[in-house]
Amino acid sequence: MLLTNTDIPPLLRQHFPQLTEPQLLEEIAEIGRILKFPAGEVMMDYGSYIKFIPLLIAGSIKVSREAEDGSELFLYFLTAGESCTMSFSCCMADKRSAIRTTAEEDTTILAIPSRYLDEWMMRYRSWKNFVMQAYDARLLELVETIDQIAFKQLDERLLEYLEKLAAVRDSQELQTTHQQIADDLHVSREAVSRLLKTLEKQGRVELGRNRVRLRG
DNA sequence: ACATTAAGTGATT
DNA sequence: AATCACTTAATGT
Repeated sequence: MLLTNTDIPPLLRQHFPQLTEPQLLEEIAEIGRILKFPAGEVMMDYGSYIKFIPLLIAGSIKVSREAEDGSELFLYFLTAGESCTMSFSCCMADKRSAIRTTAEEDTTILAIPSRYLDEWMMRYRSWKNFVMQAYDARLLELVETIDQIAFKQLDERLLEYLEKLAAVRDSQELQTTHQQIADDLHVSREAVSRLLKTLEKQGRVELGRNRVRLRG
């Protein structure tokens, strides 16, 4: 699918209906650049500066935190109609990214140069609301993730992770490895293998090489 | 057929 | 639940 700037207004109406001012939509269409990332590509890495805000048009993004030893911890997914809250703060404060974002699927974004963020906050009410609402949603999700890590057993974490993955990929059949899951949850591969095995015995998943199928 | 990578498992801490 | 040490299974060359 080839996209030009004339395609932007309908995409905005479709995925970002909360942005209402015609003038704002015009500006976004004029300024925004459409960028595509193939599945698996690291879009923003830990420590890098961010010069634009992404509006997610298609696909999904995995947001994760990285430890000093290079290991990762999955935080949350972003899907179409969302934006990256971290990029807001980074752009505003001109700070380095505290997270890594990876294209979970082939992903299309509308990139807005960061200098417009502040200006639009003052000029467009719907933009301000969008930003605030994005912060609200992300903060809630982060707290839930912290809850999981702090208070929940690994089996529950694993199931919720698999369900989220199934949701963003829109498929009950997940193409992934035990190692990948273990990295995301920051636990050992053996622990994941053993838990998946017991889930399989309970009839909650079906397993195969590079494959986990969720069942109702 | 062989090498490589993914997954399963018991033992130990 | 992590780590180790190994086995078994699937897949690529």
